[in-house]
Amino acid sequence: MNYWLMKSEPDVFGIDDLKKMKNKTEHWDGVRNYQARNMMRDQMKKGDQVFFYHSNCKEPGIVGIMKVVREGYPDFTAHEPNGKYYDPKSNSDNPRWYMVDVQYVRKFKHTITLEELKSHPDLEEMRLVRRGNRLSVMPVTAQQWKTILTLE
DNA sequence: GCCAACGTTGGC
DNA sequence: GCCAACGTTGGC
Repeated sequence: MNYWLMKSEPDVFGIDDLKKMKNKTEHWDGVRNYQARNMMRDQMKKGDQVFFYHSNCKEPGIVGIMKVVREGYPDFTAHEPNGKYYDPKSNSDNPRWYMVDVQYVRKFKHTITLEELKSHPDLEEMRLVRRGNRLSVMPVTAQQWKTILTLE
C-alpha cells in the first residue's frame, strides 16, 4: 500500500465537503498538471491512504485522511465546455486528464499545520515543505506518514 | 492582495 | 529545441 498527499482549497472543496458527499466519496477532478496526473493514472491504487491538505487558506495544513476507492480514470470535467475545468485539447477518445475517487476516512481534531510540518527535522525531504512547491498530488513515504501521525 | 516560483505555450 | 512571455499556485 502507498501513501499520498492531495491538496485542495477548502473554499472550493474541503474535507467537510468530502464527508458530506454520498458514501463520503467524491472524484478528485480538476487536476491539470502532468506529474500529478501520472500519479493518479498510474500509481494510486485502491486502498492507498491519502492525507487531505488544505491550501490557499488561513491555516494551511493536513486536516485528515481519506483513501482511494477507485483507481485512475478519465477526468470527464475536461470535456464539459461550460465547466471551469474544460480543456478543449482533451476528448473522451483520447483523454488528457485523469482522476481517482477518494473516500473520507477521518478528520484530525487539530490541523497539522504547514508550519509544524516544516519545523519537523524528519520531514525536510517532503516536497510539500520545499520552497515553491506547487504539486497538488504527491507521494508520502511510510516513514513520513508515521511521523506526521505523531503530530496529530 | 502581493509576489516568487513554477509549468506551459508558442514564436523563432 | 530554446527561451521569453504568460498564467497559475499558494504562502504570507
